[in-house]
Amino acid sequence: MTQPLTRIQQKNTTAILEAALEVFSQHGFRGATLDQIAKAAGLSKPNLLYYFSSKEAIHETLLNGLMDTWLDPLRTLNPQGNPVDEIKGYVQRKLEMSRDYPRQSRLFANEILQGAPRIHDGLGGPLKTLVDEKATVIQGWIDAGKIAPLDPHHLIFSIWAMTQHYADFDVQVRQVLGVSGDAHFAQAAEFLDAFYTKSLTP
Amino acid sequence: MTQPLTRIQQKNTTAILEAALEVFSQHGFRGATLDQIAKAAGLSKPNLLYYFSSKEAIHETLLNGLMDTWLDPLRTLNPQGNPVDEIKGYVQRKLEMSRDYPRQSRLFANEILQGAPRIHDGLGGPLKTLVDEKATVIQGWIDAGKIAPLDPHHLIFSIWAMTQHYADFDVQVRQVLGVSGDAHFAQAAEFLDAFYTKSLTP
Amino acid sequence: MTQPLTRIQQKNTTAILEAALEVFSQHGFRGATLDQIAKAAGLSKPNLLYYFSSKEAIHETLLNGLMDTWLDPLRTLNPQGNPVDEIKGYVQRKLEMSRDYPRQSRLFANEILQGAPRIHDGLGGPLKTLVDEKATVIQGWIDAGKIAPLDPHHLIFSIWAMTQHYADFDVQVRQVLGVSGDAHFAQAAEFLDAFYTKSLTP
Amino acid sequence: MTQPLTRIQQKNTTAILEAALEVFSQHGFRGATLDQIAKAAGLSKPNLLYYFSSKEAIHETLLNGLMDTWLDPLRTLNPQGNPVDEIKGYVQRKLEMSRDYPRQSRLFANEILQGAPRIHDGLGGPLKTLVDEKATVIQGWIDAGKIAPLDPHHLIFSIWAMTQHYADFDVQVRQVLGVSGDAHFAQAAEFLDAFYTKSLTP
DNA sequence: TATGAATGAGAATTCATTCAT
DNA sequence: GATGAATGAATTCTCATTCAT
Repeated sequence: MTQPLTRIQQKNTTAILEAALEVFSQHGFRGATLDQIAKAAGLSKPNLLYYFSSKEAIHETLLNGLMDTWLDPLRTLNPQGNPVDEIKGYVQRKLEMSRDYPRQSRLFANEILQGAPRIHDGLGGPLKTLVDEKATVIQGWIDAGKIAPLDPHHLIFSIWAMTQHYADFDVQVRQVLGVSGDAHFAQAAEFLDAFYTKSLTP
Repeated sequence: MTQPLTRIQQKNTTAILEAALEVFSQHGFRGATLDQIAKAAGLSKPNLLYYFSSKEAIHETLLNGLMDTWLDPLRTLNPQGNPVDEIKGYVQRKLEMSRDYPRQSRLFANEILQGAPRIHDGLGGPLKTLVDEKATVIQGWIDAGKIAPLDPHHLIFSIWAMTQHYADFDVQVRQVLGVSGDAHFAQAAEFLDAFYTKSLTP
Repeated sequence: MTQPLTRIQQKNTTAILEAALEVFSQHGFRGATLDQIAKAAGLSKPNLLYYFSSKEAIHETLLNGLMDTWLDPLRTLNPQGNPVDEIKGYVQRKLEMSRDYPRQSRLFANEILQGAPRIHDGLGGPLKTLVDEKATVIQGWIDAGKIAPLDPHHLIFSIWAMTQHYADFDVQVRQVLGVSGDAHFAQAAEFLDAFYTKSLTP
Repeated sequence: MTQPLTRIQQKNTTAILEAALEVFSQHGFRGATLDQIAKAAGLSKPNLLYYFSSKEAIHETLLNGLMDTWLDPLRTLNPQGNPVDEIKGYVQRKLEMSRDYPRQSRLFANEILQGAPRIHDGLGGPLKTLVDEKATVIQGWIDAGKIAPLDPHHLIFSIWAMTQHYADFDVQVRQVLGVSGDAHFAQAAEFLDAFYTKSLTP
């Protein structure tokens, strides 16, 4: 029986996950140390391990919690909606996530980059299932002549790639554009809107 | 005065860099160990450090050597060529690099993801210069009505994002598509061609 | 002034000692952890330390309580009884203890093996006194020609060694005999009876 | 291909095993620390791990090396020899081992006491085989009326128990006898000789 | 009494790097 | 050039014990 978390447990667990997100997303799993996380969470190292049994466990908790949230925007793609608008809406939601939750994006990217040793199965299972389902929807739209004929799977990849790029390659984007705030996200939004409008309209 | 490298030096240096590319690209800088690299290179650890003064030095050499090669495709974008074809050609060349040199792509992605601590300046300098220059070319094409009006910088980002995605997120792509060879790269090529044809044609 | 123990104190103290016996006898002092003991006793770790001030204290209590019980069979050696029967009776009682209280035997063996750091003095004091006393009795029997002339001290050692062997080396005995229950104790009893009958009878 | 050990390797490996024997036999596996072993071997802790991959590996090497030596005396039991002399010879050889190699005896005892987690299989295999073989020999002697009828397996156990007792329970023996040198081993030898002479002679 | 929370002092192991030959 | 040997500085994790309630 899982006990309900006490106030303190709640607070510390949250602090640890927040700290871990910060550290793991920046240094990767191996690059992160419990010292860094403990410091960022304002706890002692052993106290950290009182809440999570190992470094690995923290990472895993983070990744598990992430997967769902990460796929939410795709889930909301509505088969009954206006096809072009639906897709463009998805693009914008994903872009907002890159702007608002860049660390989550990088945590995920780090994991995939290293071969997804810890979530490999999840990719082939739940993720594939969801993507296949939505790809079928898109294919339906194509067959109905409502959007241009583009491979649905690769279309989805393109959305992931382009939106997550603004989180994962943030430093590069900023250096090349020579900007520092979040203003360029508006440009990106405009660009992507125009881009997908043009390429999807039959 | 730098001595010319002997045959054996040449051979070992190459072996080390090849091994380091393999290891760094898979595990990241911190995740990689000299032991792994030495083993992959067929050398002893001390011998490795005879050729490169430190782990850091190997990594740096790798990144430096990479930057140039990595930008070559963009450099060949020809202001005098047919705009749509030039851009589509660039896309294909980049995609081929993702297929043929995925480890280089991942090495680079790892570095950027972690905030580019080792090549930060390079991004704002040579890279920005080149991108700005090519963005101007593209803007010229837009102003001349030869391609659709899309923000040139973000257009370039889109190309990087979409093509490198096939290298950096390789595991995910394969799991979602349920494939194992390189066949999906042909699909990607076709998708990207259609995608950019549609969005760029005025 | 020591308060009489309440019902609950009595119960918990007993549970702790029982749990500690289980754990210490199997893993030794260093190998045992308070976590294991607490879990086995069904108490929380701090609560454990409410009853015993330290890990050491539990161990000590256990050893002290053991010493007395352990020597009881020897104490009952009756100078007025039939010599051979007395000794054989002692052997059987010790063997029964090995069968019925193997954990106690192992706890003791662990302690002695490691140099008896915690009961060293007890060995030279009360134990030596008792053994010397009984050795005198045996020597009396020998001098009276009632049993064969065998060094009394070593005779006692032999009894300890042979009977405790069935508890302390239990795993080995079982593996060699290829048995699992307690049936071999009957064989051992028979063997020892024959063995001592033969060697003691003048 | 196993390389032949260099002089230094030979020296350090030996020093480590000697140190480990000292420490493990006194404190048991869990109670021993690499620090203690390293100090006793005159090496740094990491250097220790340069020769053996883990604490466990040192322990295992020690136990494996021990098993053979430990059973040698039993192997030399000669079916063609004089039965009583053969057994008494075996007893004396075992007793000498307890005197000369008490640490090995205690290392072994520690392992068995804790359930033989690391050599469990060895007990049921090679050991059982050898014991069964020798038990058959002894049974043959009994059937031929050359020695008294005593269960051969338990007879062997008795020899192990009694001789090893002088190594494993050394502290206790010394405290009870009030001795410090090795003089009491002569008494033990005499006692055991008389003891087995009496009990074995038909 | 009882327990959730916290921690300092280890303990094993890893790893980049240096040393000696 | 090459490598066996060695190590200091981490790094993860354990554990007896204490604190606060």
